[in-house]
Amino acid sequence: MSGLQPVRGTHDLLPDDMRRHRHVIETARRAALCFGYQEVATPIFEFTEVFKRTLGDTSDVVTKEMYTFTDKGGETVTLRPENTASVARALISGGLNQHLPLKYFYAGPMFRYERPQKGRLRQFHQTGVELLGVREPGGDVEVIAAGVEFLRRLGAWDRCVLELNTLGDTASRQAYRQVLVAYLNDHRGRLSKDSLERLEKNPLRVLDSKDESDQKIVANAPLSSEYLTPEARDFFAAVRDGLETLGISYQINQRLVRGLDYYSHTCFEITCAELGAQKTVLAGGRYDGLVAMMGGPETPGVGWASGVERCAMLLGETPPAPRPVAIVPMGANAERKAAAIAADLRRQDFVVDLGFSGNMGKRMKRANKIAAVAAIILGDEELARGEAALKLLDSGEQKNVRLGDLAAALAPYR
RNA sequence: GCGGGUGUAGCUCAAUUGGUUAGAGCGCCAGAUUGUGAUUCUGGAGGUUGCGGGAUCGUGCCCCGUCACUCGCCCCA
Repeated sequence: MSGLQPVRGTHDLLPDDMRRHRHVIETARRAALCFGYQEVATPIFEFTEVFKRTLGDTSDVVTKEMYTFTDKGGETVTLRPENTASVARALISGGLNQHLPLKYFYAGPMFRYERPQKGRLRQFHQTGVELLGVREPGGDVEVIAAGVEFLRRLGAWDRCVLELNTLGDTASRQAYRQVLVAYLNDHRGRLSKDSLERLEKNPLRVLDSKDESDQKIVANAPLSSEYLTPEARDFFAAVRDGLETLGISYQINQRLVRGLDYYSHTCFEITCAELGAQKTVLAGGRYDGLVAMMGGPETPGVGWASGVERCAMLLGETPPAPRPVAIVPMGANAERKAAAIAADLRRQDFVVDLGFSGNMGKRMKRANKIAAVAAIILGDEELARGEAALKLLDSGEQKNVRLGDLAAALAPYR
């Protein structure tokens, strides 16, 4: 093994991996496009403030996971740990609130300084959608439906579970938070060390604890659903109703909370148990306060992000590479002719492999190795007749074809 | 950031409780085959046993450190 290794938590995507990766992104893009979402790309780094202000000063993402550095101009910038804050920033920078509602799709790398595990990398990739400027619960429903459609096309939806919860509006959230903190404080003595810390930073997170003792306490904790304002309750009912109309099945999980500060109302998470500890493949929610929090105009938003690497693990077969046509010339004369034939076929969008050296045997071996559908064999005898030998490599069948008819003869195998 | 497990050829794995020159399959290269791949046969290349230190007459195997991967925690996509 070589001493040269990639940076911890980063990976090379060699062709097989890359095709899986590409397939996931293309599937997400096409699904999102069907809902009218258009692709955008924001820079992979932003001024650190963009993430610091929006994610919450106590979130792990901000406190320990950001790749932050000072550039040569003395600016403090951060590699994006997620894309929603960037999109919100772009909306403000570009004055895009003139054009609401906006429906955006994105795909690209994200960076978090974490301890790597399966399905958790330091450079990973996400696809996602953001719907900006829509206050109605129908927006939440559409966004979730787009995520479900994506996973359905991927062939993964029937192995996934959609969990749904509401955090309520600000008033609901504050009321519940107060009650929960009071309850948890009464049981301080039996809370785990981690949860004592959560109690300070993000009390809702205690609901999510995997610690057994915590779970016993949480089991009797007051429920957030009992502290919703009538408006928040109606909103959530409308979202649920919308999903049911579409036949999208879900489970209510009252302990489902989001790590990032900007969420309100609907939050959801789609998991696939076969992935182990990092089983969330797609998650999101509503973030009505985000744009305003960043200093922009009050703009509601809802969206999700999905992990490309995690989705790629759910794929069965690796999507095949396109099968080329190999050209096998013999002799200098044929070689020149081969270049012209290759150029002509490529102009017609055939995938053509023309080797750089080797005798016929070598070139045929290479044709086989790259899984060519056919070999166009060019020898002086054939060329003298204005023909080539066309050999189909799956069947071994071989026939002579006039040079002008090659494209037509190959059309069925394109 | 915390705890457990694992590192032997490009890949998957062997290597008697510490004992000569670390093996196999697959893959790769070459030849059989100077106008035919895939199949078959023959041959070949490829290793600082992750790296560094220590104990031992002697280590792939024991001890310490380190790096990477992996499982879980934290957190998250």
